[in-house]
Amino acid sequence: MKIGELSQRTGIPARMLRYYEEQGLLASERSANGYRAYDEADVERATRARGLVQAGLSTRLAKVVLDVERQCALAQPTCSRELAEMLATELTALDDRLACLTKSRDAVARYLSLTRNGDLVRGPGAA
Amino acid sequence: MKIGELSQRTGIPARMLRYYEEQGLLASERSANGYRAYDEADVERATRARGLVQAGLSTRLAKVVLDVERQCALAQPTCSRELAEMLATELTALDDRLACLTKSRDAVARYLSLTRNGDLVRGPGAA
DNA sequence: CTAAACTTTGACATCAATGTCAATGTCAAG
DNA sequence: CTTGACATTGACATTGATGTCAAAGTTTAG
Repeated sequence: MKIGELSQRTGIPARMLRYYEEQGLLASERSANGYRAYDEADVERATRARGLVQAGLSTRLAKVVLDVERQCALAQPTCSRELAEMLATELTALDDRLACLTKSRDAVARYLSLTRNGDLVRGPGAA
Repeated sequence: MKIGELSQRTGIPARMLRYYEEQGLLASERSANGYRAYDEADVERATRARGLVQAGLSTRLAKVVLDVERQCALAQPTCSRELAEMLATELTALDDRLACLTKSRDAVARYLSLTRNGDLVRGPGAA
């Protein structure tokens, strides 16, 4: 599919898809005419890239994380101790973020319940 | 305590503490000399404000969330249906973020294990 | 008292993410 | 072939979070 369709299906502005590509978060083939060509899997890839950036990761870090995710699929991934230490640091940062967001998420859900608007809450997550 | 101490104890630049105050995320008393005066509880408040902002919430939204958290402590909080609907929307956005971050967190942890750097992983969260 | 360290406010700079526009090329429909 | 919708690149503007600096008052150590 072309960039316009991917944009519609993901809700991500085409401008951002190109930007993410420029930052190495998202790859794309090129058709003979120079148009970017995406496949089904790119819908999720783009969505994840966007999700990480919206979760406060810099595009630089998001790229590292996405690369790691891909590597996880490989049989025996390897990495330098240095990279491992960097990842370990980021891992605790991710845990901090998760703890913080979870707390707020629960507070918002509780608030909606307390204010008799619990019917608006239906997603996942603890009550 | 004064802003310098709060800054050191939270690791948040004084500049940001003032900024968060300006944006309504953090309140402060004023001593006779005009200096901001914080108490113990502000250490956590400031930390949470920063955490939310680093988790990708705008200061505008972070303020709303923090306000909601405080209201949760009240006996019978009330709110307009309109606000409730906005919060419900943000709630799903928070859940999306959580899902996205959790996925990456787990991928990074798994990667560290696979690369025989599992010893660097020690925080919370699923393996 | 004095100098160093801290605080206040306010202005200005920076950086990353994002929006917007322009000039140009491609493609599909009529 | 022509028109309209879509793509490409590149430039420029905006916005929010931060850094940095300056001028001026305050506090504290010596």
